[in-house]
Amino acid sequence: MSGDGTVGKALDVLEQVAAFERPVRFGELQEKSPYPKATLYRFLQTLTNQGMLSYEAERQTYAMGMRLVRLAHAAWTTSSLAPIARPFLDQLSAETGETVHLAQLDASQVLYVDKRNAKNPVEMYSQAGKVGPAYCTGVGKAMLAYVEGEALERAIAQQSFHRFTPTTLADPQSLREELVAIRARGYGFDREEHEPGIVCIAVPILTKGSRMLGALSVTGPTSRTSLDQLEHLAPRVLETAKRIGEEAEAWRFPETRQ
Amino acid sequence: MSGDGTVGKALDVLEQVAAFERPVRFGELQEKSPYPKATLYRFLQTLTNQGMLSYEAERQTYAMGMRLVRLAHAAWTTSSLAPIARPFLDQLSAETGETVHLAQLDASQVLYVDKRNAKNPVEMYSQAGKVGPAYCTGVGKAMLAYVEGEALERAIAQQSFHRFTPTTLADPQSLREELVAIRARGYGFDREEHEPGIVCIAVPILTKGSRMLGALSVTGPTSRTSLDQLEHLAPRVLETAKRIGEEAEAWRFPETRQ
DNA sequence: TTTTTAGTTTCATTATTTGAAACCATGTTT
DNA sequence: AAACATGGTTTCAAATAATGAAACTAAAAA
Repeated sequence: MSGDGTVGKALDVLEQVAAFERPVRFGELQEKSPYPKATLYRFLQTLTNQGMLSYEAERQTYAMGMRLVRLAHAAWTTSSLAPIARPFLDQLSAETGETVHLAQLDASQVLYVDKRNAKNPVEMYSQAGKVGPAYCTGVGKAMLAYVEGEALERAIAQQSFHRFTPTTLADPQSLREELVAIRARGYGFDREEHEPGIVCIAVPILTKGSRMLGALSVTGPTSRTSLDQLEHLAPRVLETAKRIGEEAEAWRFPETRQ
Repeated sequence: MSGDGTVGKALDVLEQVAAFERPVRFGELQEKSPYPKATLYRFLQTLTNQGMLSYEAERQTYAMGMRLVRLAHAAWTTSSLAPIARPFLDQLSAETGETVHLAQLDASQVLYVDKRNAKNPVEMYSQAGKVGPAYCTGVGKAMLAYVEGEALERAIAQQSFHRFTPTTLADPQSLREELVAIRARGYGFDREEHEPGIVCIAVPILTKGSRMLGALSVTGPTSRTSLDQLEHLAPRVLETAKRIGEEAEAWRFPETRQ
């Protein structure tokens, strides 16, 4: 349950509709909602009136509304790295023959904003938009390595440390040590920590002032690649991340061009 | 100014940040805000805490946040026609050699969700996300033709009827008559009503039950095409709209597949 | 040192929200 | 036909959150 009063609650409801990934009826929402029926109903009315949700009277279903689609455009073009990074990811994926992920940090979780696989090119969004844990993914650890102080401790405190595989880092201290190592090397690995049989090399995307914007990874199955082989790609992946960071910084802070 | 209490106000503030299309400082927002300074400040704090905005401490700027980017994905994939329609637009643009627009109705305005020009292919989003008037655009009129009753009267009441060109429909009655004609023909035109020198043919995208999902247009400059030439495309554009409608309906309401 | 600027916090007052209970419309069962 | 069930919708006294002028804070400028 959120803080931030009424606005926080309304956003919870919006997110609950989004989580269904399909049009959803009032009763289905009510089953899973922590709010009383009248309260939930009123939030749905408010969000629909505001255009954030839409209501289809025939089937009595709620879905994402056009005002949200419009805000989505603004969010995607100004705060997601995906538009800027797209050509760089395509190139890296073509060169390596493996899957490339682009991610940003959403509170304490990983938000995958793009995924490219040159051998199996898919349309925009088909894999983007997924959320994953930070403590046991390459991109997650690469980003956490450049979060500092209280923000880092808050993020660590919110990790579940669920052990997905024998190699999952399952406690805060192991994670902190790993983040120090990543920072020292400049890149990190997913050593089958999240999914068995899946490994990757991951690097942070930083501004010139070393502020973390996101992370990039090259991922493959252990049947086809290994950590050693992926490590040989480190210079190339770091270079790609550097160029994305430069483009992002130039776009967002044009005054630094002077 | 919105209704819907505190949530409506918070969404106004979110939209105000989005409208800048770049990171923005508190003072810049305050200059244009109808809210008192403390009220605006608190909304920005709330939206930032909730992840809908992000705050960059070094430059003291607000921008779209990762939670909105994540909701953006949900909105885009479930409520925008763009993902489904993309291959159809590419094909239509390639065949006609002209620019194809895809739009949906956002309250009483047109939201362009995609734009394709086979001769000048641009990356995702570069032109999508724009908002335009409904009363004097092809797609706008094609959509309004399938809005009925009070919803139509509300939408008409919100049009500015500003006369952009000599051919702009500049009063409600002219618009209503045009909508009747569009519905009779099944398609409409922009006869240089919005921009001089720009014409188009536009068709609605409907479900099987004739519920309006959006609209599609083929647009060109009068230096290269004419309304007559565009009208020859009507069967092909109608077919494309029909297929998009079928795909959208199959996706959103899979139970109709049985 | 003083003044200005942009952002941030306070708290008495006002406005909005809350949510159990009741209501409504439609469909199902007896 | 009447009673019951279901899913959605509305009411309103009480509770809670929001409001916004004024004051405060920190940094920059004069």
